[in-house]
Amino acid sequence: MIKYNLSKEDQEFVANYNPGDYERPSVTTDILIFTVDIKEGLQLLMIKRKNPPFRDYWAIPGGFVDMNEDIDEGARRELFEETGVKDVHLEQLYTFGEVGRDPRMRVITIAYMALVPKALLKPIAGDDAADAQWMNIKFDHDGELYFENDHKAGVSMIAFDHQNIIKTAVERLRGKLEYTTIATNLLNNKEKFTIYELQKIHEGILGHGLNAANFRRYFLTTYIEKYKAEDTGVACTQFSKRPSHYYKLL
Amino acid sequence: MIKYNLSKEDQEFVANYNPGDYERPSVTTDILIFTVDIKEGLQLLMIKRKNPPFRDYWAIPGGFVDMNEDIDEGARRELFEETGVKDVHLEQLYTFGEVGRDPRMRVITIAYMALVPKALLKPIAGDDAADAQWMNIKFDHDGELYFENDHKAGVSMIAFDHQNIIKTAVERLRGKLEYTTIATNLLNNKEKFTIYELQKIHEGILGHGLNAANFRRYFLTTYIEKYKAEDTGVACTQFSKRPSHYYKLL
DNA sequence: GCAAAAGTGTTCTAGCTACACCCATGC
DNA sequence: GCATGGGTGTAGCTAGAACACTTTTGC
Repeated sequence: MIKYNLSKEDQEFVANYNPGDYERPSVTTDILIFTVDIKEGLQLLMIKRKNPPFRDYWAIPGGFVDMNEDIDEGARRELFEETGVKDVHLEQLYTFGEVGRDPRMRVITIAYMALVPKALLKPIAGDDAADAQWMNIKFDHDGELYFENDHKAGVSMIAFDHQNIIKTAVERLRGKLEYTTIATNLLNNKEKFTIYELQKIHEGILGHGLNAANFRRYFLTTYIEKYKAEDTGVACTQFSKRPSHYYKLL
Repeated sequence: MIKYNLSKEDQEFVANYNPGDYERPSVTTDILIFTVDIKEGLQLLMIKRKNPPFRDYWAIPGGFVDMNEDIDEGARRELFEETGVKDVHLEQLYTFGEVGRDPRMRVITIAYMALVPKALLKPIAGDDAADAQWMNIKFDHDGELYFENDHKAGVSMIAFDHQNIIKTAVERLRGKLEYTTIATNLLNNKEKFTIYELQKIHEGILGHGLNAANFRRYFLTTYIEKYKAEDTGVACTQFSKRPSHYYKLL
């Protein structure tokens, strides 16, 4: 919410302002809720549509912008409604506003991207009746992405232009891996994590494996020196037989 | 414009769809029209508001989204109306949708960024009565940006939240300099330009000078090897006494 | 012993930075 | 001669990729 110190003239003008009744587009915020499962890789929360259009297709959750809330707030509310989590990384992705992208009416969609640590999420009931599912995002040999859900192998049908939105999001995510510490937002515990876990998050987002020796050095320079991560000295045997160290972010 | 191959069910559903009459926000596209003047550096086209609110403040040009045009199209139309140019670089920047950012009513603004070569632009009449002006974007010693127009020194007053939008745009522009060839969109002639010109464009965007020897090598590797620029062999004496070479992009 | 992650060392390359220096030209 | 941009050479630093190797543990 923005408040200006308006001049007298402006205050008066605004008080008497008549917005007119021209036609306006509908505006929605859609949230791409990503997580990385250490085994499964990158996952996206999608919803199976129960009504036309695109009945039984998978779609990104979203909802209309409320007139009295900031779009960022709306996105956060949407995220909370879907997952019950609040304090996670959320950023605006891109705005999609082509005519005809919703066959019902003119809709402009402001897409947001949320990064939710796997452990914060309550599992979704595994039956086909559930409308919300974690979709595995996979990449073929050309780097093209496709979708799998746990129950049916093969490509799932994506509603509207959401395939395109997802591609945009994955590209952004991969891009930001290189020059930010965005991946840390997917750590289950920022106060207690191993290099191995962070590597798996990177690998999940990139869609391919990384050299452990080099990733280790990358972590030590980039995170420790630049972003002040710290070795806690505490041993971890969760992922290997030989104990490793837990690190924490400051 | 997107067209789907809808199922029979969907076609029928859409034909009978009633959108309801809930309240919708106004949506505008604003265009940040950047150019780089080889002498002045980075410039932005701004408009002096003639009416309240923020009368006499400077604002980014923009307009309402037409119900029958894509938002990208709308932005391009807006750009054409302001400058008369069409085939220039235009990309979506970010969407601003805080409550209260326009004191009159709820407005969601999709900001676009256009890069227009200086030579394509017809000069704006230099008198104070003109409502459109090229604002010089300058940077103080802390890297903070401020605005100058040709006539009045010092900081100009910026309407709405447009100061914030401009900052976002300049950051994006600088970021993209590093990993794209976005700067070439500001060349007056992509078929005939010198390294010096391109350097001046980079410097204008960055707000500081660059080492000519290093920029030269950067150009030769990045542009020639990766993006297939080519030495035309033609001599240029526009910028220096000693002739340099014109290059062209392929 | 085997497997698998943890961790160290080395080498090669590519890119950027700083800086020194010469060249060609107009004035 | 001098100023200015054009252009070359070089040395140092850093990050990344590839790869070989040892270590520590559970099984």
